[in-house]
This record gives sequence, structure tokens and C-alpha cells, in this order.
Amino acid sequence: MSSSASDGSAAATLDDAVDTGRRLSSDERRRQILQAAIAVFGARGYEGATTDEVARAAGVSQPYVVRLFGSKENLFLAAIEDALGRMLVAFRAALAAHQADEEREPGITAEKAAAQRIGQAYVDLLAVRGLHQTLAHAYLLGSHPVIGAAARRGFAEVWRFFRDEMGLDVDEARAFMAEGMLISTMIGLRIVDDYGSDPQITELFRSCFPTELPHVLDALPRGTDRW
Amino acid sequence: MSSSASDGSAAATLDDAVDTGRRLSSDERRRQILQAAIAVFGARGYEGATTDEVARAAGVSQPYVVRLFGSKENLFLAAIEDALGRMLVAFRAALAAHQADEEREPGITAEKAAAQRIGQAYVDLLAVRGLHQTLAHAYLLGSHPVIGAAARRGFAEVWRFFRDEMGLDVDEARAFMAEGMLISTMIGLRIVDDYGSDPQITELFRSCFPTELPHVLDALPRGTDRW
DNA sequence: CAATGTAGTAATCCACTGATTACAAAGTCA
DNA sequence: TGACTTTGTAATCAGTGGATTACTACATTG
Repeated sequence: MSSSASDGSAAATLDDAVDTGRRLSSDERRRQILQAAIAVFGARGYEGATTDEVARAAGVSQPYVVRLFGSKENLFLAAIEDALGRMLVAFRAALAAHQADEEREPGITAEKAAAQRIGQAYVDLLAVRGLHQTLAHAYLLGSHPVIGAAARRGFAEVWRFFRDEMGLDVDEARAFMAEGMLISTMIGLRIVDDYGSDPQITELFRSCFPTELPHVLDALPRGTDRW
Repeated sequence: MSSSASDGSAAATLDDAVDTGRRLSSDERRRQILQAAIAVFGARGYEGATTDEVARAAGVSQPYVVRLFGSKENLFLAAIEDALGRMLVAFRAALAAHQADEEREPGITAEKAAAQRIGQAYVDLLAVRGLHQTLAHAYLLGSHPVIGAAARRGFAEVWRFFRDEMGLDVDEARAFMAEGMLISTMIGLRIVDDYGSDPQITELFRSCFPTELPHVLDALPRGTDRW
């Protein structure tokens, strides 16, 4: 019933505030708008999205969105920063959980197990609607003087995580990111819409999400849903 | 010196016509506009690109672009159709060349050799400016009622090529497409701009283009170039 | 309670962009 | 050569969207 899905921490009070019509602090509002922005930018892209759509999704007026972030460009920069931050936090948590797990099988499989945990975390991020697509859009704006530079920095940061923190070698890291890009693409394509109807698509989809399939099908809105 | 790179066949006469100011048939003009559209859509995305930019890149007036394609949406659909068609043509040619090559090493390496040829063809397509990025943009528009459906069809067609025509099994095909998506992403990010300056980026870049590196660096415009 | 700061909106502006219309010039062919 | 077709443009329109301005209402603090 609530207008927006909570995501832990102080979100409950935030939702309360939204529901009761209480005014929020600008920081609370900013966070709320960022969540809406990630959903809208993810579905429509940077140029395709309008600040008015974001405002409506966040339940505020369009001028307020612009005032809180200065400009649409700044809003997008904040959105990709937020999305990337969430992703790295999730990755680091998955990695830490793996390392803390002592009863894991030793040796060769340890690396596989870590990879599986991170992969799971990546798929779990589908709960943040539009996150993967927003990042994918950002990655396509390399020609943009401001956004392009930010996107490159973010992408390099992910690479650094796999290489330095996770300890993958170059080929492993590349294969890992490649799988991630494919998954992002299939999310952006909304291939899930054709799941079950086209056998080829079904096969491709199953191949990408071997274990998480039910979870993915559940997390992704399907059918005529606008997003 | 010529305003546009020729791509075989009747392109020479096309360039002549453009240079001498001769009027073109509507079909010639359409092909020329499509090439410009792929470059512009690739750099700016569907919403970010304007029909006026496409027109200027093609050397015609904006209304004429709209008239020849009916609408911007139709132009984009034609552009991704064209891009995908070129890609599949290149892939089939590479596959045929591989199959015709009788003095290839038999057995296990045959499949690797085919994969390498197709990969090379994929990288060679960088010569068609904006092709990879235009397709990548299309793949992110899954929510769009018309473009989304077309993009899904195109994506499924590529999958079908790998599975049926090239004969890859599911895991191989997935890994292949994943690498392709990663390459597209790095092209769209213009990561090449940071090549050499950031060691992390250089490493990532080298990993993606192990053999074709000089070729790639040559094919991609760098620095402050608008595209 | 007065005063000041903060959250938030309505109205509006202006630049941009896709599309349309009306027209001109070049080519084609009987 | 003259009618007709096709290529192509200039001018302009109407809708849209980001930003600005001016304003209101709520909250906080001395």
C-alpha cells in the first residue's frame, strides 16, 4: 500500500512521513527522489526521462526536484553515484559474508563460491528498480563531457573491486563483468516479457539465471507494466 | 576528403554524387541517412539524438529526413534493422570464410577458430561508426512499446545465429554474447579515451582486445572528438 | 509570540524539436 | 518542349520540458 518500497534503515519512518503527509527534511526528500530517479532513468534513459516524471514518481512537484539537485544533469550524476554505491556495498557485503563463512569448501571451489555470492548479490539488486538499467544507460553516454567521465570512473571502480578486493585475475574479472553486462542487457531489454512464449528466449533466459530463475521472475514486473 | 566513408558496392558512385552535388535517388539518400543516423543515435541515444543532427550529418535538411522515414521512431527502427543486418551479414561471411578454409586445424580448435573469426568480425564493425552503440541503446529500450519489441526480436535473432547457424551450445553462446555486451559497453563508455592514462583501464582494455588492440585504437576516434 | 529559516508549490518562461506545409528546382519522358 | 514526377528546402507551427520566479505554509528558536 505504501507509495514506495522501503529498503531498511530509516525507511520505515520515511514511509510513515510520506503516508501521513508530514514534511520531510531535504535529505530525506533527496533520498526519496533519488530512488524515483533511478527507476525513471532506468526505464527511459537520461534524455528520455523528464524531471516531471521523476517528481511524480517521488510525489513532489517538478520545480522542487530541480531545486534540490540544481539540474537534471546533477540529478542523473547523483543517481548513478547512488546506484553504484549501493552495488558496491552489496558486493562488499557478499564478499565479507563469504570470507566469514568458515565451513566453506577449501581450495579451488572457494573462488567459485565467492563468485556465486557476488552474482547473487547482483541479481538481488533487481529489488532496487531501475538500478541496473540506469547504470547501463550511463555506460552508453561516454561521449557526454560530464556524464561520460563519471560513468568511466564508476566502471573503473567496479573493475578495481573485482581485481583488488575480490582478487580475481584479469581473465576472471573480465568474464565476470561480461556476464554482468549481458544480464543488464537482458533486464533492459525486458526479455522477461517474452519468457515462456518464445522457446529461444526462454532458453537464453534460463542460461543466464540458472539458479535464481524463480527469484528473477518474481522480482521483475512483467506484462504491460509501464516499468 | 569525401564526406562519408564508402562501404563497398555502389558507394563510390554515391560519394561521387554527393561530391558533385548531383541529386540522389530516394533509396540512395535513405541509405546515406541511415549511416548518419547510426552514428548519431549511437552517440546520443534515441531520445538524445535529434532529426536535425542526423540531417546535418547526412548533408540534407531536417524535414527531408522526417519525410523519407515518416517519423523519428521509424528512422530509429530502420537504423537498428540496418545495423543488425550488417552485423549478421558480417557474421555469416566470417563463418563461411571459416568453413571454406580447409587447411584449418581439425578437432577441438575448429570451434575456437570460428569464434575468433566472428569476434574479429564484431570488432571490424567498429568501422561502421555508432553501430555497436546504436544496438546497445536499442537493447535498453525494452520498455518502449514499439522499439522494445523490435529490439527483442533483433537480440533473439543474434542468439539464434550463435545457436543454430554457428552451432554453439547454450553456455558457449551465452559466454560469447556476454563478451560482446562487454565490448559494446566499453565502446559506448569511450573507455579508449582513458587508455594509457589510467593503468586499471589500460589493463581492462587490453584484456578485452588482446589481439585486435592496434586495430581498435586505430578504428576508434579519440580525444575531444565529438563522437 | 515574533522572527527567521526551511519545505514545497503554482505559474510561467523560453528554448528546443518533431512534424507540417508550401514551394522551388531538377530530372524524365511522351 | 512542355507536362509531370521526384528530389529537396525554407518557413513555421505546436507541444514539451527544464529552469526560474514569486509565492505560501510549516517549523524552529530565542
